[in-house]
Amino acid sequence: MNKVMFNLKNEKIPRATITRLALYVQQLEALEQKGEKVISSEKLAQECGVNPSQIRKDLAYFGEFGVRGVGYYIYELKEAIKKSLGLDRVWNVVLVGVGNLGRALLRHNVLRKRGFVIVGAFDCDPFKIGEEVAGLEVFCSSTLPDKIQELNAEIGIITTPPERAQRAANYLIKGGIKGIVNFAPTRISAPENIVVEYVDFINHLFSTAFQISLNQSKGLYI
Amino acid sequence: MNKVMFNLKNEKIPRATITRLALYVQQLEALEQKGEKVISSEKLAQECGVNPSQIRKDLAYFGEFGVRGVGYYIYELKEAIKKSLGLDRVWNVVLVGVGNLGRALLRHNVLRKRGFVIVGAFDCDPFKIGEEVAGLEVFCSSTLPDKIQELNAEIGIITTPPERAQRAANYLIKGGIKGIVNFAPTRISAPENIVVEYVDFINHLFSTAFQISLNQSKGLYI
DNA sequence: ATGATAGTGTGAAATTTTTAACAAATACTT
DNA sequence: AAGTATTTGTTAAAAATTTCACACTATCAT
Ligand SMILES: NC(=O)c1ccc[n+]([C@@H]2O[C@H](COP(=O)([O-])OP(=O)(O)OC[C@H]3O[C@@H](n4cnc5c(N)ncnc54)[C@H](O)[C@@H]3O)[C@@H](O)[C@H]2O)c1
Ligand SMILES: NC(=O)c1ccc[n+]([C@@H]2O[C@H](COP(=O)([O-])OP(=O)(O)OC[C@H]3O[C@@H](n4cnc5c(N)ncnc54)[C@H](O)[C@@H]3O)[C@@H](O)[C@H]2O)c1
Repeated sequence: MNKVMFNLKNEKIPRATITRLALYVQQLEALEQKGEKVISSEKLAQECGVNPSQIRKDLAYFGEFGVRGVGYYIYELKEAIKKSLGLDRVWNVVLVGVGNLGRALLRHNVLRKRGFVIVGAFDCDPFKIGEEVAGLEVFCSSTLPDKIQELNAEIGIITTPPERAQRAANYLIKGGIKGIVNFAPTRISAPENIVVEYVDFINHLFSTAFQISLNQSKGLYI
Repeated sequence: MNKVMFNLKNEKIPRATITRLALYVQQLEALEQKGEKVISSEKLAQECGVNPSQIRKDLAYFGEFGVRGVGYYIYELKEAIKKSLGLDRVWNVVLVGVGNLGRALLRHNVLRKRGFVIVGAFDCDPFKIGEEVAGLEVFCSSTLPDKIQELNAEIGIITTPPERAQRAANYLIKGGIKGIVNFAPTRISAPENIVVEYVDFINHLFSTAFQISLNQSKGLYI
């Protein structure tokens, strides 16, 4: 289910580590904004709700970023993590499916702040083609293969209905995309060398409902 | 980081199992729509991109739903999973923060199809209060405590900016909410007996970028 | 300097999660 | 009715991940 990832020493890196690194970056940024300069794994762990050793272990995959007896310099750690993940540059992204979710993402400037710039928006609905959303003209999705090259995009986000996700993926693949983030609740097939990630929030609602049911059966709410 | 969950036999249930169960439900529904009646763990595993034993193990936490030598009856398995997770009923949900993402979720009827009905939308922006989105009037978020009771809501979705997430959470908690799904990229504090789930897609983009970088360093795209 | 305190990096231990293997149960065939 | 095919549920083994524990380094106070 999960892709296997390696660092430069060719150690396998748990998928969970990547997820946590993203969390650390966010927390580090928040700390930076508060004017903090240094933080210990203990404190950062508290902020993130994880175990301190976990943080040190996660970081150890990529190098030594801390100072013993002191902690981590916040700015430097944040940059080090980003560099380790290949986020020390801009990634051009195209988005396919300018519906409710697609629009939300297009207007979401946190992506840009993180180095992901949406450079093209595509849809197949003639009513949507030509429209302008968040400063981008919506193009016909059949032009994707050419546009991907032209825009120099490496990542494609799919926000079409599930039954159209494979078609959208095919266009992206044809255009030479390197990675796909699929928000439609369906699996897609792609050549081995193309990275495919699935985003699905429904499981968080499932999980919440389940845990509430458990709490309820324990009489936690009476 | 992850909540510990138990089944009725008081076995600990991996968080990953819950995520996969959500995936199975989705695939089973897709199969049902194709008119299929029965499926083996082998086939379902293929569809979901997981190991067949994994599926059988995941299901074993909750009971015996298959028939040896035959497989699983699709409709029955789907219902059994949903029942196991407490999804055999409707969950009333309120949403706080009617911005880009909040609107997308309000208009997203897949939630309703899965038994999560958004019964109230709240914002603090006077320009948004009174507006109608997806058939719901937007209310002032300070009225949340009362409205939660009135609407009989058990789950709250937070889609405010991160710096407002705690405030939104406080309103929800005051109203006696049982679970919170937080889309804002920040941790929130809540009493022990309130379930809190964090949704964060940025990690999927991080992960995609990282994997592409790795592939690139392996010369996979030349 | 010296000692006390704080806090990283890491190998080993503990725990969790996944995968494999197979006995038990069903259906189908002759 | 016996034999063969399948395919589950479950136990055991393997693999992966998390946590612990502590040597080692830096800083600060005296
Ligand atoms: N809205 C949400 O909050 C939300 C949440 C989670 C997941 N999702 C998933 O995201 C996807 C989009 O959801 P939505 O609510 O935005 O749906 P939507 O119907 O509002 O938008 C889908 C868009 O995709 C376009 N489209 C369809 N086929 C296409 C194709 N082949 N090429 C290009 N564009 C195409 C449609 O014209 C439409 O504009 C769905 O798969 C949904 O399940 C949505
Ligand atoms: N837009 C996306 O695609 C996207 C994706 C991932 C995560 N997020 C996260 O989701 C959250 C919302 O994103 P958005 O793009 O919709 O932002 P947005 O600014 O469009 O919407 C935020 C809404 O919250 C309201 N709000 C602010 N404080 C509030 C309070 N105390 N009570 C009630 N309402 C309040 C605002 O009035 C506004 O309507 C952010 O935290 C963002 O990081 C958004």
